[in-house]
Amino acid sequence: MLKELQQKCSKAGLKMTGQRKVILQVLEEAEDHPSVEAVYDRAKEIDSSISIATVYRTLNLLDELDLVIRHEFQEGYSRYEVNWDHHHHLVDLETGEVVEFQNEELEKLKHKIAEELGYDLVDHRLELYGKKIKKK
Amino acid sequence: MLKELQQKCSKAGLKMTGQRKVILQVLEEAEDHPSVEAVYDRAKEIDSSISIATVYRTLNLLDELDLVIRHEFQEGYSRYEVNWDHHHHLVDLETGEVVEFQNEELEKLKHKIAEELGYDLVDHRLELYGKKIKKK
DNA sequence: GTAGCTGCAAACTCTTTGCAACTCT
DNA sequence: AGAGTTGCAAAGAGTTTGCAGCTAC
Repeated sequence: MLKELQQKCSKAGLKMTGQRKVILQVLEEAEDHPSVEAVYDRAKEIDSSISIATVYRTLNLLDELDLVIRHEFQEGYSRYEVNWDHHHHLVDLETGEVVEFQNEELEKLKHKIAEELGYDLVDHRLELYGKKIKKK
Repeated sequence: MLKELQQKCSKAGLKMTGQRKVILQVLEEAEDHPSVEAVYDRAKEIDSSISIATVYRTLNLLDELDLVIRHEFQEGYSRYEVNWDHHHHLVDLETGEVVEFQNEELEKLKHKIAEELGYDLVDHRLELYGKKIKKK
């Protein structure tokens, strides 16, 4: 599915500069939820002339286009991931590892709750923070 | 229930200085989820000599003691509320108003999901973002 | 050709911290 | 008395922005 992000960006009217291609590639290949700094470091390995300002600007654009999701896992900075499919996160408090999950029951419940409060659900955020259960 | 926070702080070994009393009072009386700046402004109305550094330090202490909950509603800064009872938030995207709610079904579901992933749930975060349903 | 994009460095916002003075207990 | 707390100002982290030059379309 490489290049899919590029197509969406072009369609949105963004110019496909060399820097943007690199940043999009980094995001598409990421299997984690990289910080701006991490995206910057990985992008620099491909094109060392990229500046962090461009990374910030690009990520903000992608966020506005909803091509990317910005997370703030209570760390004081943002982390990003491509907005492929809808899921939630469980953060391992001991390792920082982020586990993704989906749950249909939860989706229904969210809408039901919002509706009961008199609202149309536009967006939401659910994060679980836990510790791995130790086997004996 | 005024003064309850003060008692908990004393019990935790914190000195009850004039500044802390003022900040605790502001938090107890708040019916919203004030930012640090907002707490500072309200505190200054009671004692204009309070510095924002003290507000930051006090809120961090209260957060460590779990007497207060720190929120980061994707705004780029923190907002606080006294940790009275457990609930979640629905943020009105049009007005910024924050509606609180509780839902037993949701509590159970959270634990079930974490367990299925092999985790003990330590903490979590759920926020809904919506728009008020217009009546005709 | 030109609107949009970039790198650089400076600026900005939110938050933390070193220090000397002060204050609860 | 003494450990903890404070205000101030400076520093720190993360992020944004003005500008002159560059580039995709």
